[in-house]
Order: sequence, then structure tokens, then C-alpha cells
Amino acid sequence: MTTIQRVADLAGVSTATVSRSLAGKSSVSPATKERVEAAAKELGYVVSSAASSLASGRTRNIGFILPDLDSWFFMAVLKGAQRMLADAGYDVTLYHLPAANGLDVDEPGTARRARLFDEILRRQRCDALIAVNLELDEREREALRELGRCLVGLGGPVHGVHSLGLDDTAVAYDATTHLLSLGHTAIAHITGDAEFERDFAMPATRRAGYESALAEAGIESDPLLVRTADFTIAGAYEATKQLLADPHVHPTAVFAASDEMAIGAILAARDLGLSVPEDLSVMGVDGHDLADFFGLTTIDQYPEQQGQRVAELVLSELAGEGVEAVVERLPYALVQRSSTSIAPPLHSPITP
Amino acid sequence: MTTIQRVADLAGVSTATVSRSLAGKSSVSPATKERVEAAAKELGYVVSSAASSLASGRTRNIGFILPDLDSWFFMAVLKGAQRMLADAGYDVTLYHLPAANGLDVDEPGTARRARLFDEILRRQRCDALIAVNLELDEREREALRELGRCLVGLGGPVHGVHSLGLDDTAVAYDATTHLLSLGHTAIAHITGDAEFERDFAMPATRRAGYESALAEAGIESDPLLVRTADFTIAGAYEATKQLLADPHVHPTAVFAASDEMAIGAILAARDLGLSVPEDLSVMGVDGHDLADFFGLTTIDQYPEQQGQRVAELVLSELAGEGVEAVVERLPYALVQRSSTSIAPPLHSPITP
DNA sequence: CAGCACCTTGTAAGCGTTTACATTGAGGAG
DNA sequence: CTCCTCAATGTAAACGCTTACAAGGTGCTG
Repeated sequence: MTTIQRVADLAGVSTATVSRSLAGKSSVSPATKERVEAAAKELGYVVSSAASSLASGRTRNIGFILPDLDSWFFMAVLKGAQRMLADAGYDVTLYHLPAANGLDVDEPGTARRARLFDEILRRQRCDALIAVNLELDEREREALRELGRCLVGLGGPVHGVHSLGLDDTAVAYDATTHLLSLGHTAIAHITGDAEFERDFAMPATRRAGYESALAEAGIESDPLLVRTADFTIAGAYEATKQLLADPHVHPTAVFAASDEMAIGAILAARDLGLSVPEDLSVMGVDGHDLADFFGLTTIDQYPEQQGQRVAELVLSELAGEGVEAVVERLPYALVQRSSTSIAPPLHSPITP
Repeated sequence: MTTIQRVADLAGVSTATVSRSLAGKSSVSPATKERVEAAAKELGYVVSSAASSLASGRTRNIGFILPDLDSWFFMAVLKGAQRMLADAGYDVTLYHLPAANGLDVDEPGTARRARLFDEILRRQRCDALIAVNLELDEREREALRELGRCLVGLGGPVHGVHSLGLDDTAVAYDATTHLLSLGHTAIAHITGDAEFERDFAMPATRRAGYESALAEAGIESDPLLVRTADFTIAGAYEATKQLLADPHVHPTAVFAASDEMAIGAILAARDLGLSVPEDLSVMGVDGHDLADFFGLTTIDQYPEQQGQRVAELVLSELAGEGVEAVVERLPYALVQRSSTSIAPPLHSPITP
């Protein structure tokens, strides 16, 4: 182990000067700094993060808490954040927060969740926490507050904390309005099931946006046109099949709450012999890698940039720059591709 | 901050005893242990990881190095590993290792890569490293060796290091043999481009397995039947379209090197008006979440279990149990679904 | 030329644990 | 009863760095 003492000896200065030098503090003469750097390089010296953390109270590590490791969206966000943080010299430690489904308190997921708040995060391994899409109960919120760490939420409106998020109502409103402007009136909505997704207010919010756009257009919203599924291709595929097979409704457009769901909808339509967009327009939300491939019209929310942005925010807060905005709305944009077009003349899409 | 001293005071013992107690060392009387635990709980004491690391040299943190954050496969592996490690009390820190494409040395990716080896990993933040699918050059290998940390590779055969991996030749051989056994003789192969994927020996290995199976069946392999693309749905989609449009070849089956590629192949076939499996059998490798949805016959390599397994290995090595196997072959299994069936009578699939 | 301000550097006191070693006391063997 | 062993605990020295504070110089001002 090459310690700071060795570097100090080689450079002929004290360890304090080495520390200051390497930390880029101003009060070191250029000549000394150069000598120190040369010595450090020669010895291949790198600070020990444990010692540094213990002495300074800073870890140069950011915790990234997310509800799922196998969702495309979260990974895109993580990617953006990781890159920015790494470039700033921060490591990223991953914490998986299983949904607390509230049903079964003794269930392992709940125990894991409690453990995260009671032990893991309290080990002081992180300077700051980024929490994606999570809704906390009061006890958990309190636990985080006690940590006294910088905490910023992305997506889920973490109460009383800096957070970034889409204006989900506006997003859904805009998407629906796009379909309305194409002449669609029977617009279905595929979204997540609010019951199951306790950690996740988004489905309800998006649905509200969808309904308000309809209302504004003077269209009464039909509960039969709203279907729920989990946020997967397969889930939406099933939901869409059922929707399209239902003789009581004849949607000419589907607004899905995520791109993966929208892809499921497209595949379902195809398998029922419907053409997209001739028989059915489909749009999603996200800006998924595959959106282009499927020609999917979508509301792009630039997930990778979201990650970057949240990282920036954390970095500037750590740098002591007072960040005022407690809630920041993220940008989004409608990207028009080939999965939406003007409404076909009214007919039952199942029997062309 | 509630320190160990406070706990010691409250329990009426020395800090040494508290430390021993909480670490579960044997030489503490049950009565004392109980008192210490009660005190710790009352004060909500949790050890400071920095102090503990500095004193003990152990970090309780594992580094997970991977070439990509947006590949389904890596995330599945990560998920399995993260869960197992978290349950063992370890945190997981993510390191992104951009491919060193060798072309442009000054390119930022290369700089980032160098930095990872020269600085980041040397900060001693991890007790062990798990490296997924990466090929190192000599300098990098040396850098890792110098770390003196436990290192295990998954996938990419990290030279001279414990590693887990599929027998890619056997996998491809078995897949191809499956198609042969269904009567196919014109079997195409969609795989990664070995040139571009410098960090990735797998495409070549799988291709070898594919060819050896053909050879064993007395079939001469036709270079026109082998197409390359990046490992994405979209890439394979294009490659498959070109393959199927090529008048010189008439494949009745496609073996794709990954499930995502296989899905691309299925979608391409559909878009050309071919039915899967009637006109074209398709199979992949991985065990993708979506394989079931697409009825994809595949060789499941249980990525999540791979993550668990690699985590287990690391944990037992850290526990000091001498692990002997330097290379461990991972299990896999053919899962037959509806995307493969017996070969159709010979004809050009493009003009039925 | 004294006095002052400021820049650079060194000194040394932590930071909160772990752990080698010393100490104490109890129980068992002889 | 003495001596030895061993279990349980305490003492105190690291662990490798950061940083408040002190000290020494330099150059300027008046």
C-alpha cells in the first residue's frame, strides 16, 4: 500500500501539503503542486477512500435507489446519471427497493425494504441519494430525513424533497390531444394498475390527463376504454387483445402509458389482423430505444437526460450551491412516427 | 452521530466488546451480547462504513463492472447478483467499462476506461470485483492483479482469473443440432460482428459451434447464411430482412446468437409475410423475458441465476474458502416453444 | 525600516472502528 | 491448595487521511 506519507517523503513535503495538492486546494504553490503530482504518479498513489471518508466526512459515492433493475426506463436513467457522476469522480452504489405491497408485512420484500432504511443507508456510504420513482411512507421519509444527506427524487414525488418529474397530467393531455387532433374520438388508454402499483402515482395522474383532454373535446370518457396491465409488452399485449375483442367498444386509437405497453398494443393489433396506423393508431410515452424500430409515435421524456439532470442537481447541491427549486418539471416532446394517423371512418375494427 | 462509544457507555462495556458483539464474534458472553444489542438498538446505532473499512480493511462492498447498462442480459445478471449480495450484507457499486475500441486512443471512452483502472478501482472501495463480459488487455489485467482483490469474471474469459461462463461452442452446437433434428438443412446464423465487438469473443465461439454441428451433419456451411449485426432487435431485424431477400440462399431456419436478435428475426420474417415457424424456424439464446411472449424457442442460460452464482462464488472466496475451480461452466437448457418446427418442403421462402 | 497582510507550509489532533495483546477471574487437574 | 487453561473483557495502538491552527516568509505600505 502506498500511503500519502510515502508521497510526502518523496516530494519532500508534509502529508498535509500532499493532501491539499491532490485535492486541488488553492493554497499550494505551483512548483510544490507539480512535485507532489510527480511523486504521486511515480508511486501510483491513489487515496484510500475509507481513510478519506473517515477524515473528511465525504464519501464521493452516490446511492441510487430504484424499484427495479430490469426495467428499460430505469436503466436508461441510471445510465445517464452514472456517466455524469463518474465523470465528476463519484461512484454509484445501487440499492434495490422492493415495493412494499402492504399486503403481507412478513414477506421478505418488506423486510428487505425496512432493512434498507434502518441499516444499509445509515452506514453512511453515500454523500447523497437519488431515488427513482418511489413513494415513501412517513416512517421511511423520516428515516431519510434523519440521514441528513442530500436526497433528490426522480419521478415519484418524494414528499418534501427536491425532485424532478414529468408533469404526467400534461404529458397524457398532450398525447390524447394529438390523437384527438387526428380526428380520433374513441381513444383507449392502457395504463398501469393503480391498485397493484402502490409505489407509483403515475398511472392515476396520466389517466387524469387523458380524461381531461377528452373532456375538453366534449367527449365523455368510457371506462371500458381504459385497460390496465403491468408495465410490460406482454401485459399490454393481453390487455389490448381484450380491449379490441370487446364488442362494446370500438377504439380507433390507443394511448399507452409507456412505450413498452404501446409496443404490446401494436403487436396485439397486428395479431388480430389490424394494421397500425390504418385501423388503429397507437402511441406511447418514454422514448424507448425500440420506438423508432416500431415506428412508434411517442412522447419522449429523454430518460437518459433525466439521469444526467438529476446527477447535475445532486452535484451542485453537494457543491454547496443552494438549489432552490424543490420541484422541477422535466421537458418532454411529442415525436411523431408512423403509428398514428388520421382516424379511419367509423367501423368496428374487429370486423373490417 | 451515534458512535460505538455511546453504545459502549450505555451497555457498560468497552468499545472493543461492542465491536466484537455486533460483529458476531464468539468470545462474548450471551448476557453481554444481549445488553450490547439492546443498547445499539435503543440508540439506533449503525457502524460507520468508512471507519470500519479503514480499521479492518474490509469494505463490505462489491464492484460490478459491466460494459453496458442498457442491455437486458447484463441487467438480469446484475439483478441476480445484487440480490444475493445485498442479502449477505454487501453493497454493490456499479462501474461502467466502455469498450476500448482500439481505433481512437484519444477518444473519451478510452480515457474513461483507463481512468477506471488507474484511479477508480484503486481507491479500495471494493472487497471484490465482478466483471461481466469483458476482455482485458495485458496492462489492464496487470492493474487488476495489483489490486490484490478477489476478482471473478462472468462471460468473457478473463484470463488467469476465476470465471464463470457458458460453453458457447456447446450452446451453439446444441441449438444448431436442434434445428438439424427438425430436418432443417439450410440454417442461417445471425450473430454479432466480431470486428466491432473487440471486447467480446462470444460471436466467434458460437459461430464455431454452429459450424461444427453442421459439419457433423455433413452439411457444408455457407458463408452467405451467416449474417452479422449488433446485438439488438433492430440490428437483427435488418440483417434478417437482407438474408431472406437474398436470392442465393433459402434458409428454413435461423439460429440467432441472442434472444433479442431472434426476436428481430421473427419480426422481420413476419414483415416479409413469412410465418414462424411454418416458413421459418427461429431460435435464440438467453432466456429473455420476452421469449415466452414471442413463443421463442431458445437456449436458456438463466442469467439471473448466473448473477446469483457469481455472487455466491465471490462471497465464499471472501469468506476465505479456497475456491479451486478457475473456470466454471454454467448450465443451460433448450426450451422449446412455438418458433421452431419441422422443416418445410424445400422451396424459396420468399415466393411461396 | 517597522508593521501588516497574505500566501505557503508544517504540526498535530482528530475521524470511528478493529484487533493484538494484556488482564482478570473462574474452574479443573494434580 | 496451587497451577494452568481458557473464556470474557479491557487497553490502546493502529488504519490513512483531512484540516484547524500555528508558524515562517515575502513583499508592500506608510
